[in-house]
Amino acid sequence: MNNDEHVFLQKYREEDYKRPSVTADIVVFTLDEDNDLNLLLIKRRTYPFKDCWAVPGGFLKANEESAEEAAARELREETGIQNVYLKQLYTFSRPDRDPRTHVISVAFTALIPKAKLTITAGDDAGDAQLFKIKYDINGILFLAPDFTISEQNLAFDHKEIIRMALTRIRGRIDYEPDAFELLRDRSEFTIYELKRIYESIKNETLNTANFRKSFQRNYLNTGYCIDLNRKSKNTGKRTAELYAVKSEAR
Amino acid sequence: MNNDEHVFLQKYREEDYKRPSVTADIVVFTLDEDNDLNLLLIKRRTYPFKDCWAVPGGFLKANEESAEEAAARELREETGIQNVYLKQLYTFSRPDRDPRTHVISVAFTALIPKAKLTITAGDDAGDAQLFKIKYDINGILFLAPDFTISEQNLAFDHKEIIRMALTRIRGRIDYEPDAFELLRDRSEFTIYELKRIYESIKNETLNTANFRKSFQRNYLNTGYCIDLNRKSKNTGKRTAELYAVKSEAR
DNA sequence: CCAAAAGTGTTCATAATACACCCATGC
DNA sequence: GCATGGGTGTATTATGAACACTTTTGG
Repeated sequence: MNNDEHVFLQKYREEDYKRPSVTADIVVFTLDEDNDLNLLLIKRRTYPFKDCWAVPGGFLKANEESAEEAAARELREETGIQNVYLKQLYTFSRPDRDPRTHVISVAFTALIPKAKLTITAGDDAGDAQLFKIKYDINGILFLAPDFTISEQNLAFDHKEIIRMALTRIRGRIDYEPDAFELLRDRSEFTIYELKRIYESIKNETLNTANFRKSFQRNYLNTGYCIDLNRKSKNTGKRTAELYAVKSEAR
Repeated sequence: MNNDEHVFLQKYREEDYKRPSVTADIVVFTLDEDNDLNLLLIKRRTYPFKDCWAVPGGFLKANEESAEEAAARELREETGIQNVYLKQLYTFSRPDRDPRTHVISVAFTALIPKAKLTITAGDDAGDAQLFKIKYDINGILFLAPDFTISEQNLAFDHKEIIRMALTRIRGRIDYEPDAFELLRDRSEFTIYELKRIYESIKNETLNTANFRKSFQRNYLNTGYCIDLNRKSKNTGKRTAELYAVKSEAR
């Protein structure tokens, strides 16, 4: 860095530029006991959209963290969830998407096995809860055991964020190994556990023989997964062959 | 909006939150006379990275415009390019990616036919110029008629932005109709013009018969393109059948 | 007439999809 | 013993890649 540049940086005043706020929001998916796809929502304790449900997220700390780091921190603070693999989804930046001021949201998607999801509501947010995703004439509904939320009633533009996340995950599932992230145990699973994940995300029933073949081609023959040459009892009626994801690299 | 919420919004002080700056940057690709893939770069007139080359872009005006609008405006102001289809690429947000302060970049990709590219350098930026993209042991080089830039010498993290844009466009070309955006005339083109676009992006020679068949399956039979039932002279040696993109919707 | 661009047909391996059927086990 | 979850084989069709070949046209 030469001297001119040094002088310039000294003079630079941050206030010269009107800045938007930036948040990181996270769309968290998991599978419940029924193998249905679930979404994690949080009830907002503060204005704006007080008492509305929203995806977890919060303001990025400028000069301290990236959007990825902010997303990981907010998820931890609001729900207690840690060590998850976040994928950037899209950045939503309409000036009127937040009534307070211009708030730009960098949205992320996380796929988390239910076992890893011990939700503990944090300070900022209120209740954190999982909802089944149901399609309806009027759009998407989010079902809790005791009540239902319409996507129309979500805070901000979170309806669009969730819709984009669902579209993205459906589009990727057939050619990216996303499904493995939802396995209860990546180091010991059966083909049918994996099949159920695909079925939940695609929302359709798959053919057993064909699923097995494509698993062999795409994940066994490529070395992404390995056959453990062990059988697991008690999953269903018959013992099932066990497999493991080999590369921990994602 | 109830009264409580109104009072809250009144009290909200923007200064309570330290904000990052936000820019929109645009990776513009085109094809030159040799049907080589070209990238548009701009020589910076100001610090930081004065006299370095960078992709066009600039600060988003908070409370006024979205990142998409900022990208379109900056592209127009810096290069004179208008009415292009911008696709969001990724958001880069490392706190140290700009020496001034935390500057988050929402990056976009634009594919523009050369005919539409009448570059007129604007106020903010210096020269705007097209570069051939060349792969080298040391990484990617950008070739102008009279000089060469290494990706190592680009401003900010634009090396990573460009690399991601190249990866993305290569990955999408086989299953998204991106190539049509680079056609000189979407309402009158030959299969071989289209083939050359694919070859430039994939950086390999394609088989004529196979390309023709996949064009028929994916774009003629689906109704995305129509056969104009006319022949065009003078493109090469023999007259060629003309086609048109039917839907203007993208 | 001949090189280069435009266009066609045939083959082969692989992939997706459908369907019929067998095995093991808990109740 | 039979329903259910686990597992296999085979046939059909679609796709991708390779290759050999013909037609047209400007110079």
